Amino acid sequence: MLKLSRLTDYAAVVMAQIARHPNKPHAAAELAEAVQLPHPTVSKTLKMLVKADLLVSQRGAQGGYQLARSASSITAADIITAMEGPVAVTTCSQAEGECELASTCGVSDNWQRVSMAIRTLLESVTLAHLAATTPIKLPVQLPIQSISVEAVSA
Amino acid sequence: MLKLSRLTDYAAVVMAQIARHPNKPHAAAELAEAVQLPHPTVSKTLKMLVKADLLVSQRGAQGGYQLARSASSITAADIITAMEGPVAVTTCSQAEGECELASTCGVSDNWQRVSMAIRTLLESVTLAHLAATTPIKLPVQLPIQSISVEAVSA
DNA sequence: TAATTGGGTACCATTTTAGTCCTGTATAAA
DNA sequence: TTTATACAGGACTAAAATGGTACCCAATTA
Repeated sequence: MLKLSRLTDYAAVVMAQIARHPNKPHAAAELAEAVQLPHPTVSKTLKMLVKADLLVSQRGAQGGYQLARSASSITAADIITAMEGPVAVTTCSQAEGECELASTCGVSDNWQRVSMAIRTLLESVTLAHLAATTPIKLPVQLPIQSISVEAVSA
Repeated sequence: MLKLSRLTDYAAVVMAQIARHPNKPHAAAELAEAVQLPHPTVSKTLKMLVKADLLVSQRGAQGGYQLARSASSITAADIITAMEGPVAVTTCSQAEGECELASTCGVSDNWQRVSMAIRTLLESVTLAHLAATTPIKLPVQLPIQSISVEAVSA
């Protein structure tokens, strides 16, 4: 599935909600109501987003959460990283040299490249895109430049 | 992390190993030895790949597993789908209309587009690419076409 | 017919994830 | 200054997914 965790999903929804009404702090309770999710869970999500510097918080009455910067400078990759850590398809594409099977593996280099391409893609999608009702237009993939595969199929 | 499951990772490694020595059946035990993973686990992985029609198997003495088709016509997306089901970033981007929060969500459409873009990317990476020692060259991402985000930041 | 090799299933241990709760602290308004 | 509001941090529990193993059956070939 290559799926995002549920909390990451919530984070995106909540961030989008805030992005649609900037310049005003949003209390956790208000956001929970708006997106129809349990308050404690939304609260936990918000705390993680603050820790990752995607939101800023204001305590006390009339306090709440606001975007730390503009919606167009926050990316999907930022949100995913905040909730789940660095975007990496395989464990070995996250931390180099920590896989003792590297010698017999033979695919790690290429998985790293795939990871990087996905990361680039996710960095090109901003919160502004996600929050917009207008569908985003993602780039059509260019075909992979052909490489020598003769050594493989021979 | 957006990580693949460990079994998917194994599947890629095993598939690559077979791809490097086609035209000859590979017994599970032999593959397990080659990639340095426990036999039962490799065996389980192989069975799943057969079920997904990526490998064909031959029982009996001198039997084993071979690619069901050429390495260049098997994609990373195929392998991931075989092990984890359809590539989808969110649950709602997999099956339409099964999320009761859709009305308050507001980002599902755009996640679906992101999912699709990742799927396209993974479909452009073949087993031949993964198995090759030559690094694959993934396309440079084109910048996203600008869309109206005024409605968001206003 | 015996040895080899995959097929299917069920099971268990572990890890990860999700969700909740509690106590503390900062802020603003009355 | 007091009080209500709202975030901060961490501990804890329940549930689910994952990974790994074992067992017995079926097919094939020498």
